[in-house]
Amino acid sequence: MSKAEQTRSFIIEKTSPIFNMKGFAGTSMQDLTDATGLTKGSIYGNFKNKDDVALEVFKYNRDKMTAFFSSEISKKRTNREKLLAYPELYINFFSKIITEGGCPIMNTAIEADDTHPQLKEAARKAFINWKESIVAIIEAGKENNEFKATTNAEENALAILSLIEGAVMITKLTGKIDSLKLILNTLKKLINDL
Amino acid sequence: MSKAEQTRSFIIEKTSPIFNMKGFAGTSMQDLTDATGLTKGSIYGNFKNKDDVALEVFKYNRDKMTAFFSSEISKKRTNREKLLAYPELYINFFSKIITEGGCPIMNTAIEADDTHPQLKEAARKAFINWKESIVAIIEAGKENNEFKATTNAEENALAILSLIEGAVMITKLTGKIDSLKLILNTLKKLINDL
Amino acid sequence: MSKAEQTRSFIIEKTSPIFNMKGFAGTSMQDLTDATGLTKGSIYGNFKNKDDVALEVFKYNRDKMTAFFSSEISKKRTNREKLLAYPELYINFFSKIITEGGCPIMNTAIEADDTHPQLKEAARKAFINWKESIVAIIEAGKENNEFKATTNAEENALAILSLIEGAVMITKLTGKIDSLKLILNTLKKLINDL
Amino acid sequence: MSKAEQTRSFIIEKTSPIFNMKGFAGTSMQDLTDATGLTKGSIYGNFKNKDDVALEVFKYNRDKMTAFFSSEISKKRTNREKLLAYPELYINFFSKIITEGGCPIMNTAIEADDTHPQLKEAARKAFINWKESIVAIIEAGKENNEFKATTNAEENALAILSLIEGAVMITKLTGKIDSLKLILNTLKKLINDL
DNA sequence: TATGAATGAGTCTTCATTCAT
DNA sequence: CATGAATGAAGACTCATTCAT
Repeated sequence: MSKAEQTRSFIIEKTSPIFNMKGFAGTSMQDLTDATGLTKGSIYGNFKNKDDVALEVFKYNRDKMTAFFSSEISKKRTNREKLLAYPELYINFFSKIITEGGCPIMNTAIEADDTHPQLKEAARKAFINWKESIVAIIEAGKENNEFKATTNAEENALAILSLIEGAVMITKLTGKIDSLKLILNTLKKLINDL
Repeated sequence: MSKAEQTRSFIIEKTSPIFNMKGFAGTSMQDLTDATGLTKGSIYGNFKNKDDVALEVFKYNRDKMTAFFSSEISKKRTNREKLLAYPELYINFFSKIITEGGCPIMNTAIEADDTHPQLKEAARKAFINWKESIVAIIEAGKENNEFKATTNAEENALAILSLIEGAVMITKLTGKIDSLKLILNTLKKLINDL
Repeated sequence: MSKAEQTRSFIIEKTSPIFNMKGFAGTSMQDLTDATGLTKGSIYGNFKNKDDVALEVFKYNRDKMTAFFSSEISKKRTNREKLLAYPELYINFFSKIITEGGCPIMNTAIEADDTHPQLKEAARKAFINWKESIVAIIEAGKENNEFKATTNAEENALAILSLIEGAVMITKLTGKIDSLKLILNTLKKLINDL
Repeated sequence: MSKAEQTRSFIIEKTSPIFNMKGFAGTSMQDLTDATGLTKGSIYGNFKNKDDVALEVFKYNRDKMTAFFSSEISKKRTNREKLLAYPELYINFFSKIITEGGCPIMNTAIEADDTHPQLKEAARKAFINWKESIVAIIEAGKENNEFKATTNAEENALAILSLIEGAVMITKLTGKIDSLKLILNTLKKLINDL
């Protein structure tokens, strides 16, 4: 990894939680220099502009999430166990939700409207991919008779993601781990009913 | 209604969708003057500051939502029908979700973190009240044997809200009415299973 | 006194200490409405503008001072006693200097530069008149052999005023009554030496 | 001297007479950019805010005054000559008083009341130090029998400063060099009488 | 005459961005 | 590559003033 690549990575890692907490509009270049200890010039030497940093931060978060879930899910044998990995894992995210500001994909989705189409598009694609990965697991489960033949893969994938994202938002809002536990409990039942 | 009250209402109504679309940080006073045709001085004559406008806009949205759902739900006889009003009604919100920017409560919740504690607290309270109103319906349904005695009111209320909020977010992100329909379908099933 | 004259007087009396404490530039119309309980419209109904209020406040202070000193001085028989009235009286002004912000003539003089020539001119004239009144007392004292024939009236009048104004400023700055006492003591000696 | 230090000094020097003439409240950031030819951003890059500029300008004036008088006074042999340096030197300040707006210490003292406590405190300290330096000269003069043993150092130091500051104010107000000359003449006599 | 509401120029300050060094 | 310094547009907010009622 070249010096430049190292610096880019460094900036992305250090500023990721800030963008997630304050949002794009709420995060200033000053916030970024404060978080990294670097100068503005240095950040502009490594990124085209603030949008560019935000986009790379988004990709970084997306890739980290993807890698983490892929890895955890690949450890599971059955497709039901694969899906059940989500409620199992999310229960441990409580403190991260509170301190790092919720789900980066949804936060980006909600803020990045007409003003930042590139970011919104990235969030949209990331979400679609996530959903497709769940659809694929459900389809595989139907294929090998783990799940009912009547199960609608698309509908259930969306319901799973809805419960996950809803749980994260509600947890962030109420600050209570009980909310998270109860919603993930419903999610578990839904998966066990497939 | 005094002139001042009229102007306040006018400002709130006109700027409500802007705050909802762009967020608090992303909305400038200039946006507010553009939307209302009024001058900055006039807005500051009617509100203490930008926070104050945002807070009143939030209350306005919250009250409008509450009034609408209360009214619709009161038309239904059984508790199950009351809950089913949500999936029924939300299906008609598709275009509003797209043009007005999602759920005002959740949008506020997600953005208004440490920077705007008053707004966050208002969002938190609004959410809790909403949840409690659903808990009450479920409890009433258990009372008169509409719902199973084993139904956990808190858990199911949170699941219902999670699916609603998840549906709104996902719809906003994907822009597809099908996502909305499918998630609301899951919601319907969940309510029918109570 | 007509209603209008009453309101004008009311405004002048209530806002006088504010102008003296905060200065012309530092005093806002809002300060004036706060101090009077009146509306901006009302103040503008009685005065042409902020400059006009300031000018009338200045005249009010000047006339109050002039009337007070004239009255006190007229009670004294000899010219030396008349001059000694100043150190005698100023010693009682300590708390007023602190709470009402020093000498209105000098405060006006110092702030009202090129920006407010009318105010400055009023302050200049008030000062000249004050000085002339002291010159007149000294000349009268020379005439009737109370004071030395060699006494320079102009020089001593200026010295007397310099010590008075210096004392006020220094007292305002240090907040200590001892400064006031010591300087007025020097003033007493100077008068006794005439 | 770094670029930043150069710019800071440049800003301070260029804006010093403006603050002295117009006062803190009467001086706008626009005045500062006009006087320096720099942009607002540049001034804010070098100073925290307007208060900060004003404070540094005050310190600059105070230090310049202190350095000048220290240097001039150190050239004199006797303590009486040291004190007499003041009336000697002030006579040359006439045009500066007119064009640069009087004594920076007193101007600051008079305006910076409750609104700017930091500035007021700086002015108070500067004044006290000045007074103490004069007290020290008088005490030294008493020690070596230049001055009468009965001379009250504190009282005379205050009288000297009162005459100086009074002279400056009156000169600024009347615009006449004769006022200055006459008051400084009284000051000379007072010093010769010590 | 007094009021409430509006105006718009002006306030201080921060923003993202650029560029010579 | 990185830095420090500068830019100028835009930010939120306050000002003195006006005017219909």
